[in-house]
Parts: sequence; structure tokens; C-alpha cells
Amino acid sequence: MVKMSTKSRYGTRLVLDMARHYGQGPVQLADIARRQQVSVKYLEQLVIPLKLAGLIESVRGVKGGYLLTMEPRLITVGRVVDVLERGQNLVPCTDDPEKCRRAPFCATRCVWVDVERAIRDTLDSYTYQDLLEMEDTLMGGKGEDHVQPDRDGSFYESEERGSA
Amino acid sequence: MVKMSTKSRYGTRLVLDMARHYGQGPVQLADIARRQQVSVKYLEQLVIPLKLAGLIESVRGVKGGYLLTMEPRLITVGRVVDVLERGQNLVPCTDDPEKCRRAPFCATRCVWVDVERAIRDTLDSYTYQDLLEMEDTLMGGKGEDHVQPDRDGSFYESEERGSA
DNA sequence: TTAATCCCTAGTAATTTACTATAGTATAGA
DNA sequence: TCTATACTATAGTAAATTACTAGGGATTAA
Repeated sequence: MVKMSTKSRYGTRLVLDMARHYGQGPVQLADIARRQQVSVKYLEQLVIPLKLAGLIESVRGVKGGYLLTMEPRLITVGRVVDVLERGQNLVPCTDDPEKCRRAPFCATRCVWVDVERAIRDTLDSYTYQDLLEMEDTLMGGKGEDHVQPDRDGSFYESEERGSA
Repeated sequence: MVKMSTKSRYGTRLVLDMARHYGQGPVQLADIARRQQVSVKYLEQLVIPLKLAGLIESVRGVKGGYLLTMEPRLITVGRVVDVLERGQNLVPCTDDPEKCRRAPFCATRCVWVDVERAIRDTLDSYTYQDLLEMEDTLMGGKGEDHVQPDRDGSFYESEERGSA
């Protein structure tokens, strides 16, 4: 069907990790990388647009890190995905009918526009506060850095590259 | 955000073209290619899975072609996209939690599952009969092969490869 | 001063996408 | 029967995208 990039997925987890530590000072990428099992180098890329969009801010130097600029309940997954996938549409013509001569009388375009709206609405229906609560429920505990990788290091979404 | 492939988009138009000619005998790919401005070779690829899925059937030889096996009102866009993108998920773990160790306590996964459902629901809410009627409304006419390419040949979705 | 951080610009291998090519097989109609 | 018109099947491939990785530089707490 349609695929969601690791950029959006890892980015969503990155922000969720920061939401988990909201109000506790800056969080280091190295810690997030360890907890979320994503390389620091990759996280560094995700953090740039999030900062430019004003969703997070950074503290440089020792004991530095990143923090959310607002409460988790004020940030939706849709906002984060939107920032990370800026300018990407489901179909080129959905945002600009001028891109396709067919647009004015294209019935399929109406479908794509509607699908895009559905995706956006769904993503916007989840705030990071919601995600924190869902995570707590799923864990059954009080939720604090509960997720730990296996001792062999193999972990989450490890089959990203290999399997079709 | 997430992108929809040309496979799904052209395939949707391919079936819509066949729906437009439903009950009028087999339609040749060469004609669809001309009307929809997609190469015959590419259409040939799209037609294979649709035939295997039983949505269309073929007639070989001169005056042959393809036809829908059922009325346009019985086929949804979702069904066609599903056939063309078989085995593709929004995120690897949505169909099979086993693919990711994190799945049992992953809040973000719940979001992806919900988004996928929203996409599917929306795509399934449109039948080809709906699309035919939408097209008629958009055209303002009685709708029969009304869409013609420009004399210079440049046409629909021409910026597929070039622009970002 | 030093080590821990974030910051910045590239680079790149693997994969996927969006096609194209070549060589058929089946059939209607002359 | 011949032939042009279709569909059928299997490869191949250039371009684009994805998912990273590398190698430094700038900032700051201790």
C-alpha cells in the first residue's frame, strides 16, 4: 500500500522518549539511541528539523541534550511526522492541482486527497500524552525506561533492511 | 508523509478506464495506454496481478483485450490497491507483531495500525461506480473518453521523475 | 584543560521505483 | 493457412530514494 519511512517512525519514538523525560532536564541523544536502539548519527539528523520547527530545543556542552519546548499533551504525532516529512505528499497532485493537467476532472485525485486527509486526521488524533498513557497501559507498570534491549544486542525492527 | 506508488495510481486509473467501458466487450491495453497516457508495457505489468486476483479477465488474439469480471459498483479502490501492493504494509510490524520485539509494549505501533486502518477504510469507501459518477460530475458531460492529451504529447503527471 | 555534548556537511551502499526490451503464444479474420 | 493484432512471460536497468555512516567542528560544565 503506502509505506511510512523510518525517519517518521524513529522520529516519533525519539520524541516519545523525550516526552517520557519531560520536565527532567535535557536528554542526551546517546541515551535515547541506547533506549530506542537507533544510532546517534541517525538521531542527529532527525533532531535538526524538529529543532527548526520549534518542537524541541538543545543545550550544548557537557550535561547538555535536548528537551521538548512544550508539554506532551500539546504535541501530536501528526505534527512530528509533518515536520520530518516536510513537503512529501501522498501523491504529487494532492497539494497542487497544477502539477497534473488531469487534476480538474480526475476522480482518482479526489480519492487520494481523501486518503491523505484520513492519514493526517488519524495522526493528529494522538498526542504524546496519549502515547505515554498507552505505553503505561501496555507495560502494566509505572513506565520509566522500562524497555531494555536483549543481551545479544539484536533488537527492535532489526529486519528493516533484510526481509521484503 | 507517506507516498503512494504509480503502480497503485496508474492501476486505479486502468481499472477506472475499464469500468468506463464495462459491458462493451474487451478493452485493449493500447487504447487504455493512449487514454491514460501510460505505456502499454507498464500497463501489462499491472494487469497480471489484477487478473490473478480475478478482478479482470483477458481475451487473447485479435479484438482481444481485458474486461472487468464484475460490475464497477462491486469493486472498491481499496481492493485494487490491495492487489497491486500485495504484502506491503505501512510499517513492517503492523501485520505481524513478531517482526519487532518492541511490538507488545509499543505505543507507536498502535498509531501505525490505526493509520493503516484509516487508509484502508477510506480506500474501501470508494467503488468504481462512485468514481464513474464523480468523473461525470467533474466533466459536466455524459462522460465517454472525454479526456484527450495535448497535441505536444506532454501530459498528466509528467513531472513524476523530475521534481521533488 | 578536558571530556561530553550538540552541530554541520558530506558521502554512500542497498533498495525500490518506474519503467523498457525481447521473445514469445493465441486467435480473428482475410 | 497466413498474418496482423492482441495478450503473456521473463528479464533487465537507469534513476531516485532510503537509511544510514563518517569525520570533523563548536560549545560548555567541571
